[in-house]
Amino acid sequence: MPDAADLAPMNTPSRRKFRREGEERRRQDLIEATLNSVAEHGLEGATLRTIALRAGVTAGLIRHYFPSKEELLQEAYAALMGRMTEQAKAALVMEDASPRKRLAAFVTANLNAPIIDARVFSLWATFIGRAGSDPSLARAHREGYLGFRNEVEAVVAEVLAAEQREPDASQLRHHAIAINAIIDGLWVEGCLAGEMFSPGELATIGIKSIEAELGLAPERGENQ
Amino acid sequence: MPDAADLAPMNTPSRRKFRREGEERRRQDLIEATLNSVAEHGLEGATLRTIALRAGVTAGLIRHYFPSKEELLQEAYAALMGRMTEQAKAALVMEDASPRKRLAAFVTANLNAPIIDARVFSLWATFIGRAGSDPSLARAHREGYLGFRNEVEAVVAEVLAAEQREPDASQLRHHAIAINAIIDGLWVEGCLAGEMFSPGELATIGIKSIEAELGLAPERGENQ
DNA sequence: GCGCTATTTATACACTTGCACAACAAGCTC
DNA sequence: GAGCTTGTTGTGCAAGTGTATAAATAGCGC
Repeated sequence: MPDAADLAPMNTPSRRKFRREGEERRRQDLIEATLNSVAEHGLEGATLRTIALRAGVTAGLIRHYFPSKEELLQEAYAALMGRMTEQAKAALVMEDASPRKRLAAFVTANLNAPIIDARVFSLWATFIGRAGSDPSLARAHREGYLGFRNEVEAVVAEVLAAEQREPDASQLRHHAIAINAIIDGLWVEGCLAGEMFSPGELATIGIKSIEAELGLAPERGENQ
Repeated sequence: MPDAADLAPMNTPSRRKFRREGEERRRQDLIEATLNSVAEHGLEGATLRTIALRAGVTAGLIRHYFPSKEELLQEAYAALMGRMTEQAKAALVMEDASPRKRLAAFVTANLNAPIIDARVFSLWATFIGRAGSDPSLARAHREGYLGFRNEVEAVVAEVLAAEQREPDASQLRHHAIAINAIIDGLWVEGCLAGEMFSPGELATIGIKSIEAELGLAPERGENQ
């Protein structure tokens, strides 16, 4: 449908006003608009025009910052993964706490907002669904996954060391895989049906389950 | 590009030969072609023409069986979910075995082919990614998930009863949630990076982890 | 204020998409 | 084999797609 300019046959140049933003800002905005579009309507609904509309610009501008739509999508996915892993690891930097407390904090952080989030899950699922046919996506995922699992393995080693236990490499790996699965599985459940769980319930379940996996005696008295 | 008919200016009627298949067969073929298309190129790549080509028919025929593309996709998703839950539950019907063996068989079945499968995972992720914005998809998922979890909870109750333990409803629910997460998490890991694990390794990890979760003493002598 | 440049808009284009519909023929009944 | 039903094809169409490119203008250095 033509816009109102057609109805004013006068001398309307009527070109859209615009502002020049910084390059980094524009790229960021476009990536954010892309992620929002994908989260809401899937990859199919993320058209250049939709994305541009969300970012408050016209479609043509996208090509000025990204050589093709494919590049924009890849950068958006990279940004998403970066944010996810960054948040996930952030809970591990409590230098002073005991290994066990750090592990618990890690689990708690990963099983509450903002990591438990329907929008982020939708994005993850949408992109990861193409990992089977897109090798670059598959590699990006595997790197992120291994990095995550290595973090887990490191903390687990610390926790067990503090308990005077000396697992071999194979046992350590198995623990890390299992704990990673527990966190991932609870994350999926929480994202897909968050209202089925009371606040903090998933974290409680996760911590207990992981303690059982590691053969740790339950902590007493701490919090309820 | 026009087809070869243009190059033969004779009397070529040259209409494509076809066979009339049964209705159920055609619907099944179209659904299968849809799932294959989605698995390979995502929802965006699943166009009517692509699907028809895969099914060996022309695009127009699809409308004869499905009122719209949306309906076809919904039926395809329903078929996928049905197959998945059916396979997952199939391992539970060993009437005679002990509860613990049934649980182990259930876990083993869910962490090996054909349930661990990159194509199925790709499909699951692609569809579930839209659960956030499509309420009918979300409901379909939740029903499947709860059904699965209830199955788990029932077996867990049997296992614990056989050990003379009497968990209350809350403990039972927590166990079911955790075990479900373990299976789901390992399933995701296996589908996305199956070659990182030796055959049967995921099942071994899952069984051990679940036994730890339930506080069961490890079985001895059975298999390694 | 005055250019200049690069950001931004707007338009064009070739192509694809889902859907509609008319023409056709496969396979049944007689 | 004739006739009919309907499954199937082929074509058309309006809307939307990504990309290319020309035209405009915002905001900088001067």
